[in-house]
Amino acid sequence: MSSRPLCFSHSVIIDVLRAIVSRPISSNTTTVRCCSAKSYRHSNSRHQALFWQQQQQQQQLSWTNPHCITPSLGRRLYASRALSVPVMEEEVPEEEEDRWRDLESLIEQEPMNKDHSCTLNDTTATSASSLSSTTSSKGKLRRELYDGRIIDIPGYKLIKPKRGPRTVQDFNRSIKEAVMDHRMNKALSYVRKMESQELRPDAVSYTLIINGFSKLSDMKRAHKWYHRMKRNGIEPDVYTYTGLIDGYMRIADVANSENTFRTMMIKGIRPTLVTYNVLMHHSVRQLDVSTAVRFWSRLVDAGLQPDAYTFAIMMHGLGDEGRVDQAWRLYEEMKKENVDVNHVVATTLMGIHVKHHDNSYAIELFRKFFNESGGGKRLAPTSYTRNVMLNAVVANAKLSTIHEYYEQFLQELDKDKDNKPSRSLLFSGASVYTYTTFMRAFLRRDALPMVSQVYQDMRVRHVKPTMVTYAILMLTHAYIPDPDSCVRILNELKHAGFKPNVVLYTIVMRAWAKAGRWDEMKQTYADMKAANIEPSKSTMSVLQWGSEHNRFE
DNA sequence: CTCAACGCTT
Repeated sequence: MSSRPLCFSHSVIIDVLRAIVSRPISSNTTTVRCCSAKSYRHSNSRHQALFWQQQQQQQQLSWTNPHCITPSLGRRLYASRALSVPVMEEEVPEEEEDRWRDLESLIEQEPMNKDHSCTLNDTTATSASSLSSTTSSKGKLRRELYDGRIIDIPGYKLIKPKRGPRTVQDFNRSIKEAVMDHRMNKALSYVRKMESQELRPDAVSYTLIINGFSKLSDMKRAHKWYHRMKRNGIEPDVYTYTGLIDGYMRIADVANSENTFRTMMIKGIRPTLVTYNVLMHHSVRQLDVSTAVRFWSRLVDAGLQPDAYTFAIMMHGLGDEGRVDQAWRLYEEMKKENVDVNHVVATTLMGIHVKHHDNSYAIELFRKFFNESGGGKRLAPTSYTRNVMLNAVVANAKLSTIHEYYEQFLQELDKDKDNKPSRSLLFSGASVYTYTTFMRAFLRRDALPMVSQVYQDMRVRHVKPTMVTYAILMLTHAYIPDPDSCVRILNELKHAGFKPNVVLYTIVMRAWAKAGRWDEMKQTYADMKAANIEPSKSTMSVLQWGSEHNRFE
């Protein structure tokens, strides 16, 4: 791989990408967004030329380094109104970290149990109590959520009375484990312990913490620990900066992304391929493919070679814009470049077809990449792959079939408990994604009690719900319609310190609208605006739908 | 191989 020619083939790819991006959408793929953007480009070509000229001048003024993030990115990201843009604030006092503990207590409360119209049946209740008794007796067996799976740790007692981490490496390993479980307080306690001992935390320790907060989009704390790191005389490295850039891009805070990038360059730290992949990833998620293409040429300019992730990110972006055939074209380019087709690329292709409801082809792709050894090597599916596959399988299935799959899933979990390796291609342990997929599948077939059932099963196994899980629960209540329960869940989330996004508010509004309670719907909308959350397209359609019905009554 | 990138919601 190292022997292949450098710049020539790369510049060919850039040309291909540029051609792909600027080419009109082929007739068999329909995406309103792309078409309108295209016509915009045509009708404004003179404006655009002027715009670019200004960009060039601005770039020379404010950016001295050729690898800087383009200034236009910020403006466009703000305009994309994908997310609200928080302002950087002062450092927060330590006590505020309680919100994670609050979440734990929220989970203990099992909020869906009490006044929920879809009641829990007896079998679950018994299995719930028996399982929680296993967990609470911390004697011989401990169940833990690890890497998205529930695992049993036998001989817990023998391992546990350890003296704790002794070296910096030990500590860092523990910190990493805690961060992976999203137990930030635990991770922080390790760092504080280190700081109070002679083992000073090193760059890895602080970076783990900073990246942990970045992943949770908690940039206030990420920034705070970045300061603490510097105050303690530890120099941030490229991992630290990449993590910060990732976090800022997650919350659409381009100004701070750019600042971080610039700081890194000033310190003479070169961005790596991962840094660019992160930027490209957020570009295709929140902006468009052509912005990502610009980063692609930046990374080539910097002498880096795109890898399978780079291609996968770009293919994903093309797929999202409805350019499925062009994603495949890029895939062909990638093979020509001898870049190894890995599981990420294969899964991305599957995901593209699932997204476009071409589920049978997605399943065929799974066979091709992950199940057939003929020709090339057989890839190993990850839990992500399995989830995409499950979504494809479940998409067109009858309700009874979904019940069967769910039973299978629960049986697999029991097998896991006995340490038998699971051979299922669809499930991978008790992942929140698997549960959520089933919840959505049951919701779509109006099997509301099953939505609740799956949620309970998930809780019983101590799998933490995500925002999406809550969104589906709220959707279920909106469907009934039981707007009060929607509001209750929303408030619980707020109380746990989470900031509900536009999707959650819109679901509550739908619930009010469906119940015919227009005033409350408008009030929810006002609350959302007050929380500085920009309405989305579907928010507006709910509003409009509500006002039309209101008028006719 | 003690640190970084991917999936689920209207």
